[in-house]
Amino acid sequence: MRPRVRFAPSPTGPLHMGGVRTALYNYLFAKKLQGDFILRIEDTDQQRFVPGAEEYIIEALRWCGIAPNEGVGFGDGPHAPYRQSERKDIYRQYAEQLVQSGHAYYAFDSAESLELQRKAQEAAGSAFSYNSATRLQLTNSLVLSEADVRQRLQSGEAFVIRLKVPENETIHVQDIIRGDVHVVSSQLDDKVLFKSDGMPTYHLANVVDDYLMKITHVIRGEEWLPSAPLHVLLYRSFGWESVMPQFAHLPLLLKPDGNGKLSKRDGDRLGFPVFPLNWTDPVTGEVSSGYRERGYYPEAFVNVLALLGWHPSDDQEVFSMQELMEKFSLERVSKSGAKFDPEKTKWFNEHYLRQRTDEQLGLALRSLVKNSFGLEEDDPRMTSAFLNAAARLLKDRVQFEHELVVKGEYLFIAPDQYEEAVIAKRWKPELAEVFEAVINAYQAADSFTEEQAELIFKEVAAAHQCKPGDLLQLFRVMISGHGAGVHLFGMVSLLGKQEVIKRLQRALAVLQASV
RNA sequence: GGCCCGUUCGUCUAGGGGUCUAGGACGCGUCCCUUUCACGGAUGAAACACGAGUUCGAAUCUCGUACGGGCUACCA
Repeated sequence: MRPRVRFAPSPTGPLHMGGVRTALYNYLFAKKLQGDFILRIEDTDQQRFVPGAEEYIIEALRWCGIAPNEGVGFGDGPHAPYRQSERKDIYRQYAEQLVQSGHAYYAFDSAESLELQRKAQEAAGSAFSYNSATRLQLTNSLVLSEADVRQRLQSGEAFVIRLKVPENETIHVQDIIRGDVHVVSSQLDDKVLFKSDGMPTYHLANVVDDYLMKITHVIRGEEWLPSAPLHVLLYRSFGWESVMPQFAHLPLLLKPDGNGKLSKRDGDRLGFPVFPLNWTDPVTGEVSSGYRERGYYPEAFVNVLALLGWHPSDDQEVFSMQELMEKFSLERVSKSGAKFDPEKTKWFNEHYLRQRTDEQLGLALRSLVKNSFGLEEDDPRMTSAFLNAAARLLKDRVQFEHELVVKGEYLFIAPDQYEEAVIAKRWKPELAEVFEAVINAYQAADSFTEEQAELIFKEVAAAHQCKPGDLLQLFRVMISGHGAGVHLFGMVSLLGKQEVIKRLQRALAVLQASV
C-alpha cells in the first residue's frame, strides 16, 4: 500500500528547524515509497494564532525543497480543505458521535473551577486529574440527569466534550522507532476533545483528520509520545482501529550546550539561527534570523537536518535530496535526542559551496559586488570572465557566498592601507628601486598571464640579488593591503597589468612618504 | 511529584554476543603540500553512565541505580 503521511504544524509562529526536520522525514518517507505527503494546518487554537505564520511555513518548505503534493499552499487535493479552522463543522459531529456511543461526555465545569481543584490538590501534595476517579464528583453528563444536560445545552451554557477513558486497561502503542510502548489507562485523564469555543482540541482534530485523509503513518516529534495512547483510545472508540495509522515518534532536537529542547533563545545566545528563514514578529517587530538569510544553502541545511536523528549504516555524510529519498528509512532513526551542532552546519555549507562551479559563484559574486561596491554593469570587473576568475581564486577560502566580497574585496577595490606588521618586518627603503624595476618590467610585458607575471617578477628579483621570498609578501601587501590572501600571481594576472602597476606605484608612494 | 522515553569520543553517529586494542564525520592538535592564508593529504588526542545478572564470552541481552529529556492545559 502506498503510504500517506502528513506534516501538521500549528501556525503559532515561525517554523522551528525541528519542525522542518519532522516535515523532511515525512517527505523522505513518502517519496521513498512513492506515497503522498500532505501539509495540513492545525489552527484550532484561536488564541495562539499568529498572522503570517502559515505563509512562513509554506515558504520555508519551498526553500528546503520539501514539496507536499496535497495541502495548504501546494494545491488542494481530494480531502480539502486542509486547514482545520475550515473543517470546524466536521469535528463537532464526530465528538457528538462519541458521546452517543458512550465513549465521551459533556462536561460543564468551568476552567476556573477546575483550576481551583488543581491548586487545592497541589497544595495537598498530589495532582488533580479529571479521570475515572474524579469524574463522578464533577459537573458532567455522567452525573447530571438527561433532562438537566439537555436543558444546559439548550440554554447555551458553555461545555466541553471529554473522552471517557476506561478505568484500568493497558493501552499499547506500537511505535516504529520505539517498539511497544504501553501505559495503564488510569494514568490518562479524560482529555477535552471539543472545546467550549466550538473548536476541537489537537487530539480530536488530529485523529479525525488522519482518519478522513487516510493517513497511514503518523511521523511526529517525541513530545507527542505521551498522548499517543490517548490517540489509540480515540481510534478504538471510533471503531477505526483497523485503519489506525502506524506511529513513529522522532527524537527531539536539543540545545548545543547544556540540556533541554532547542529553542529560539539558544540561537540568540550562541549566534546561530533556529529558523529556516528570517521571521519578523508581527507584534514586537523583532527579527529572528534564518538560515537562508545567513547565507546557507538549502542543500546544506537539509543535509544537516537529515543527519540529526537518522543515519545510514555506511559512512556517507553528504546526501542530495534525491539520495536521501532513496536511503531514508524510519527503522534507522535513532531513539535519543540529538544536540544540534552549529559548526557542522557551516562545514556542510562550505562543502556545498566548493561544489558550485566558478560560473555559479561568479554569478553570485556579481550581485554581491554590485551591492557592496556599486560597480556599474559596464565595469570591466563586472564581466563574467573577471567575476568567474575571482570566484575561482576565492572559492577555497570561504564558507558562505557573502564572504566572497569580504575576503575578496581587494580584487575589486584598491587598498588604501597596508598591513602594518608586514610593512614593519619587510619594508626597507632600498627595496623601492626593486619594485620600480618590477613596474618597468611589467610595463614592457606583452603578456600578463599568471606564469608570465611570476616569471617577470622573479627575473627582476634575481637581477637585484633579492630572494623572491623576501619580496613576495611585501608585494602581496602592496597589491592587496593584506599579508595573506588568494594566490598571489593569480590575483596579479586577474587584476591586469595596468591595475597592478597603478597599485604598486601608489603603494610605493605611501611607503616612501611614511618613512 | 506522577507517567513515558532515552544514555557509545566535546558534538552527530557506526555498532544488533566473539571480526571492538570500538569505525566515520564535525571540531581540536601535529606534520606534509603551499616562499601567504586557505584548500587538500597524513596523523594524533578523544567514548561504550554506573552496578549486578545471563553467557565460555557483552558496547551489544535482562534487571536495578544514576543522569538527561518529554508530557502532565478547554496549547499544539
